[in-house]
Amino acid sequence: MEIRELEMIKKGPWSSEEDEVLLRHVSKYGPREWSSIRSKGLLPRTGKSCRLRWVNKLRPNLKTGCKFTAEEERLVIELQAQYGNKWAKIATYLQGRTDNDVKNFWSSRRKRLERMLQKPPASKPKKNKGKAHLNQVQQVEEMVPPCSSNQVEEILSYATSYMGNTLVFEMINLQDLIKPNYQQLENDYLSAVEVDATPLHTVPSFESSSGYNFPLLPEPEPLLDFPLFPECQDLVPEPFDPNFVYGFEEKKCLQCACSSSQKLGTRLPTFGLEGNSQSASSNGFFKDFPSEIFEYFEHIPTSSDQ
DNA sequence: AATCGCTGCAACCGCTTTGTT
DNA sequence: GAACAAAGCGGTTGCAGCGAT
Repeated sequence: MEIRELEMIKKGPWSSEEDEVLLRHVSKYGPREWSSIRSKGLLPRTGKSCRLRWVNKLRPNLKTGCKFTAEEERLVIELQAQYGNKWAKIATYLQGRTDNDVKNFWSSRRKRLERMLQKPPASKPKKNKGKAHLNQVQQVEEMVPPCSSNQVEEILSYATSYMGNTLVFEMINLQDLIKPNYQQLENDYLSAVEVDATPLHTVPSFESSSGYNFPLLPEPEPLLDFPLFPECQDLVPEPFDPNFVYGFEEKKCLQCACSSSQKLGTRLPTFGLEGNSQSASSNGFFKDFPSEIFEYFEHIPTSSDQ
């Protein structure tokens, strides 16, 4: 008998007829009693499967089939930094998005980063041999030394704690756009926050287990000291543009008169100099990262290059 | 035209939490 | 308070679509 019941359970894609049955059940009883759908013989699906279908596809006001906006992306990044992989919680901040949506978005970004940091296997034939027009990412892949998965994990963890998820993922997005001029960006940032120039070489460093030499940094400032309210989503910095650093400037919240920097920590590095106005190192904002990350982008000329 | 690799997405699985008896 | 069922959650997998080769 139990075997027969198991055999009757259907898996796989849902048909429109099944969706109709499920919708009828929900309109009659509400989004609950999922198990009764099978026990009543309405559908050969588990209650679990029914609930998932409803939550992810049939629920009203879902944003199905439309990509995450820049604001949504930034919000996910900030909230993930605060809550970790609590996708259901994060999804509550994004109208029309499910935990599955958020989870899929995050894992795709993560994969993209891993791909950027890992060289293709040696056995893989060179696709672009003899082609003069390698795109920028392919050119970079040629230059970047191979990383182990541990190293990828380490770099990702380090980079996000160093400068925040927002900036790391912003940079990942850049590979699809134009190479930014980081010297210009850095100058823009410095002028925006009136930073004192303190040589980064004064920052102590450590060698990681996988051989990277990371600057030793203070504990990152906490993100989001209190819950971010959906009505404050407009405070999220603008989508990337060459002057993106201005996205970190303070904005006033119309709802509660607090500032955006209070609501959304940007975790720009301060090198432990936060007590000294808004100091950060002009020389070191980018250059002391593991070079594997930054070789995807335009090299920043330094005084030693000249 | 065929193949390959990447991407996004839907759905499943196993574990945990919550509610009920 | 224990036992059980239902619901919820996060990780993972499989697949279709698409662009590049």
